[in-house]
Amino acid sequence: MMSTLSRPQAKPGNETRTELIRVGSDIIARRGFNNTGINVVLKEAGVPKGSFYYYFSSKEDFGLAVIDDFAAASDARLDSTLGDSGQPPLVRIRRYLDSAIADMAACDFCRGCLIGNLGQELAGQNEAFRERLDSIFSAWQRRFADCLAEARDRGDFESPVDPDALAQLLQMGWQGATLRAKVSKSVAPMERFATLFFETVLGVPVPAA
Amino acid sequence: MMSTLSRPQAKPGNETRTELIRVGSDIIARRGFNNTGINVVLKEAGVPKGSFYYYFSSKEDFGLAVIDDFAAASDARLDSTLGDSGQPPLVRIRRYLDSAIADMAACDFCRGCLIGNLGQELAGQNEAFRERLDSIFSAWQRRFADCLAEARDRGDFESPVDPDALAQLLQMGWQGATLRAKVSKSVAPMERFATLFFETVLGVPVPAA
DNA sequence: GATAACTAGACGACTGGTCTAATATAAAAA
DNA sequence: TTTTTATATTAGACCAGTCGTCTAGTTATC
Repeated sequence: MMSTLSRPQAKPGNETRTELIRVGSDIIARRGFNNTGINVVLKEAGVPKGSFYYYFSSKEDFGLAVIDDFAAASDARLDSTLGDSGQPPLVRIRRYLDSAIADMAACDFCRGCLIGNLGQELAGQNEAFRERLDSIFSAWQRRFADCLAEARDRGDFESPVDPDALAQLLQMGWQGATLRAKVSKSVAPMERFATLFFETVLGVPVPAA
Repeated sequence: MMSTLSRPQAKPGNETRTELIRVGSDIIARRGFNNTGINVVLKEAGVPKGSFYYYFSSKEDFGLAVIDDFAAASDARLDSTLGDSGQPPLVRIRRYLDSAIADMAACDFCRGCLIGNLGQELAGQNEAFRERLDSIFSAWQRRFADCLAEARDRGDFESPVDPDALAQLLQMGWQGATLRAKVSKSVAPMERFATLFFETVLGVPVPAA
């Protein structure tokens, strides 16, 4: 870690921008967008103000970049969980949920889902944010729908409900479960939701992890 | 509406405090707690700064008062919907969900549930807020659980899942549904969740309203 | 050496929350 | 009825922090 007494040498451009986004993502996930000042991010990242405005045209531009970066990272995570064709689809979903539960516990209930958090905070006020968040939610829903369709087609569960609706139910319930987890400081709501989704909604035992 | 050119006569104390809470509740529901300054509330309520600090020891104190007031109003609403013993329990739940859908459309998708919003924004950062919000969520869950237990006892639906778990599933899903509704600017997610809850989770047709 | 990329951080306007002296009103006492 | 005291309420100063802009300066590249 660089000493605050000696200013770190300038990093390669891509690295500085990436670092701002990484640090910003972490702080915004915990404190929210409107309660996160640029200076806090700059201080934590060790980057001067002039650099910030060199890479981002405004705080809003920065926020959108944070969202895009998070979505890309989530896609990667979904690739390695829902996209793991070596596992049965319902096992993949189970593993995805388990890793989110582990993350919630690991951060001591102070983050949750950045997209959900920002959706709640900003969707009613900023059209650019709203549209970006909406498209991410829709993309996530499609991935879960594809996975659920595959499970149904394999005969892993039976349901008259189309997979897209089931995927949306899973997503909405999961967002609510992470909210209750944060507010109660317990992963119990997430665990309970996962169990209910498999057993009650899909009518199957919870898959082994 | 009072002219801004002439300062309004001082209102009785209780009335001033109530007005601050009413105005604050509305603005905080739309903009969030951290993006709502005291001055915006004072301006809208026509109340001077010194009065604010006479009634509230701090902005945080004010926020807690807003939450308590909202919870009390919600209890009243739950009394008149879930508590309407003249209607079958599942019809009551249906009506509660319908009124929330109507509210979301009426506010043009800019509010949602204040408790959910503040839970997402503040629960990870402020212990006083978190505890208050947690107790409200738990109380709401119990009311839905009681209603679902009554429905089950009447034979309105059959499920091996205990009503408390069903109530939590309903609540978490509903919070997620309102989030998706805000982000997509459509009540479709809320309608879809309601349908899925009755048909897939409870295994009954959606009750007539 | 010229140019492009990046940085340092001052600056200005504005907003934030808090606080306290001052004022207005109500109640009690003379 | 007047005066005094207590309570209720207000005015706005204060200080810290915000965001965004700007430009001189530094570093890296060609």
